[in-house]
Formats: sequence, structure tokens, C-alpha cells
Amino acid sequence: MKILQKKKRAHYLQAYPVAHLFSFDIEESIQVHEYDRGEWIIKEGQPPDYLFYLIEGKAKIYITHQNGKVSLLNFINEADYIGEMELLHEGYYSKGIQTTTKTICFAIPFRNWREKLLADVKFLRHLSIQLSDKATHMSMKYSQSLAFPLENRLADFILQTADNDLYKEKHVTVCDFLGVSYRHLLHVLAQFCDKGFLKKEGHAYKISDKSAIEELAGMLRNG
Amino acid sequence: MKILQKKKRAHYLQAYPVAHLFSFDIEESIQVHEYDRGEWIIKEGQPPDYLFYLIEGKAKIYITHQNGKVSLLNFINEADYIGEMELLHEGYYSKGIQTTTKTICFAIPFRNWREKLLADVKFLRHLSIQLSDKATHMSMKYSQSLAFPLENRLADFILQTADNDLYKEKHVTVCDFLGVSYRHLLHVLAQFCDKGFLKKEGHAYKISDKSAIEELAGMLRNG
DNA sequence: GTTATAATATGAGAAATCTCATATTTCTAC
DNA sequence: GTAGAAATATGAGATTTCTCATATTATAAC
Repeated sequence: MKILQKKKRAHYLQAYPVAHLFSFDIEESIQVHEYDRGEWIIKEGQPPDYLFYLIEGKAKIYITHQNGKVSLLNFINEADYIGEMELLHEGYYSKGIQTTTKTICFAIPFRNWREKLLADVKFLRHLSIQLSDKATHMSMKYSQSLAFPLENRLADFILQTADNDLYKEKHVTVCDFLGVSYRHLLHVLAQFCDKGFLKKEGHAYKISDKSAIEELAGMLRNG
Repeated sequence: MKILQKKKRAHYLQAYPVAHLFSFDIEESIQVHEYDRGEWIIKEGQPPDYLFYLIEGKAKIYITHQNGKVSLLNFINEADYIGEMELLHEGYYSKGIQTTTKTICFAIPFRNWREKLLADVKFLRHLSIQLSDKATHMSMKYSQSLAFPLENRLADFILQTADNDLYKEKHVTVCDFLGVSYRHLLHVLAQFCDKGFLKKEGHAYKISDKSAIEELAGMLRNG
């Protein structure tokens, strides 16, 4: 990790203005952190000293269970906060946050700013909306994971991530994200190929019967 | 549902003061709603017109999936908000909220108060903490449900709900909550009895080997 | 470049969990 | 208090998903 200074710092602060997120002027106190691909922004169990705001790049939230299984809880993208749980709750058990690409974050030190942030309407309103999205999203994932077999959840994931009808996510990542074994994921992908829904092309899969995949994924929707 | 008036209304407003939750005086606008056991405070898919604050009683959050399965997402207790998702997001798909006991809620109409609430520091701070708890809680449930078999999750649930080492929750509710079939739940309970962890007493179960149950439940903890 | 590490791939058997069928008991509404 | 609905209970067989073993590629580090 590198803390950017001077010109580089100024560049990012100008390119991604955040004044609208706060009622007060915080620019002076914002650090700009740059992480290489694969670096950990937060190590599991080690609470950070900063509230981060991701401006460029992508990251993943991981938690490790006692039985050795690892869950990929969610992806983090531009304009997402990191460390907001630790801001709100001292003693919170921090999840691990790992970048997937080179990533730039704004970092606001808790030390001087926690109280001011927690008393700022603009910030809190924005944060509340983000937290409610997060809670809703996790609730949906939870109930869907219990109500539907992998077939449906994978179909949904394929549609969400396919680029131009070509699905090419890493199997290992997908296992952690959907919470199934590598073996089973491959098994269901093979089934999709057998049924003619997908066609394997090297390490990627071409969607060959989109409506069939959409029907499986559609089962997750309610209402 | 009954909207309480005059003496009854005044009684609850006095018994459960909420002035500390808001920066402005909202008492005049608060309605006091009384629900019988089993009534729906919010029907699934039908967004409410009020932000509720539960002051007496208990309720459950349900969602129904297309395949007919029903998930009990969580329990709602005293001092929890209801309808806060709808406050933050117009167009949110409302989950069903059903009372388990006679329940009293304060009800604040969105119509006149949405904007004021969303501009109030005290309210937003309190709400943010509640939402972050909710998000964290759902994340944990989600990842645990994928990482551990029912054995461990049930052990945890038994410890959380047992009263004086006696577990007597309704099986049907527990199935919806833990997301497993009735058949399987009974199967694992029977296993616990076989192993001497529980002893069946009528329709309840006495914890006869607490440390065994605690060990199973302890697997869920991380860190 | 080479070597270690990570990712892909597949088989076989076992465990977890589900569906369906069916019976009995307990609640609840009238 | 009685009928209908909800909850409990159990068996048998089918699916879903996991574990483990083992091979082959691809990627990253020196």
C-alpha cells in the first residue's frame, strides 16, 4: 500500500470530489491510499483506523469460518464505503477486504473524525441508504440460498456477470461467493452444458439458450 | 388493528418516551397502533404508509418465494423500527411483518415526516446503527448457513432460545427460520436425543448435555 | 525459463437435505 | 363442544451437495 502525496493526491481529490457527501470541509484530512491487486485493505479481525471510500478498483469481503470454509460475502465497487461497520461499532469483528484490481481509496482517520461523521446529516443519510441496501441484499441472498438449489442461483449469477453472453468468472471465486463446493459448481455447469443452456469455450462458457437460463434465474424473483 | 386514542394513547406515549430519538417534537403526529396476535402489520408486497417503532410485543419478518417456500428472515422486538426500508427507498419490495403476540407500535406517517426524518441527525444516527446491526446479522446468518450443516446452526438456536435449559420452540417456525424442511429438523433433533444431548419431554426438549451443544454452536463463532 | 502455487478437471462414494405420503394430536373459531 | 385447520410425527426414497483422491493445466515469482 502507498499513501499518495502532492500531485497524485491532488489529482484524485479533484477527479472524485466528495464535498457533497459531508456538511463540513474534510478535504485536508483525506488520505489517498493506493493498493496493488490482491492486497488486503483490512485483514480479518484487525479493525482499521480509517473509514475508506473506494473510488477506483474493486475488492471482495471475506470471512473465514472455524471449519476452514471461506465465504466471499460481497463485492465492493466504486462509491462504496469500507470500514463503516467499525465506525459505528467499536469492537466489531472486521471482515477481510481484499482488492481484485489496483485500487484507490480515500481514507478518513477515525481518530479525529469519528464524532464529526456521526453527527453529520449528509453523511448519515447517505450511509443509511447504503446500509439498508446492504441489509436488503444480504437478506435476499440468505433466503434465496436456503430456498433454491444452486441451479437457480448460478443461473442468476451467470446473467449478472456474463459479458456479451460469455460467462468467464473464476470457478474458485464463484464457489466462495455462492457457498458451494468446487466439485458441485462444476457439476451443475456440466449439467447446463448437457442441457444445451451453455456451451463450453476454453475456460469460458457461451450462453446458448438464454431464455432457459433466464427462466431458472427468474425463480429467485418474488412478488 | 386498532388506533388507540385519548387515554390509552397518552398512556403509551408516556410509558415509552421517544423524544430522545428525534431532534424535533413529533409527539403530536404519532399514532399508537394495537395489533392482535397473528395480525399483519405489513402485508408482503404492500408498502406501508408509516414508519413504525415497536414498543410492546414481537413480530416476524417473512418473505415468500416463487417456489412456495417461505423464509422467516428475522424476529422484531421492542425498540426496533419497521418500515425503515420503505422510508429510505421508494419502490422497495416490502416483506411481510406478522405479530406473534399482541403488539403496540408507534406509527409516524411518511406523508408529512419522511423529509424531516431523513434530515434529522439523531434519527439517522440511531437508524444507521440499527441498519448496520441488521446487515451484519444477515451476513453472518448467510455465510453460516452455507458453511455449516443444520447440526451446528440448530445447536446455536437452541442455546439462544432455551429457557432454563428447556427448548420449546415451534418446529414449523424454526424450519422457516433456519431454512430447512420440517422432516430434516425432526431428524436432527432425534439425532441429538440419540446422542444424549437432548431429552424429549412432551413437546419440549431438555438440554441434557449442555457442553456438547455448546461445542456444536461454538463452531459458528469466528476469530 | 523454471519452479512453486493456484486453478481447472473428473470420478466415486458419502452425507445432508428434500419431497411426498400418511397418521395422530393440538388449537382455534364458531 | 365440535369441526376444520395447524402442528407434530415417522417412513422411504430421491436430490442436492460434500469430501477426498488424483491429474492436468495455467499463472506468478525468482
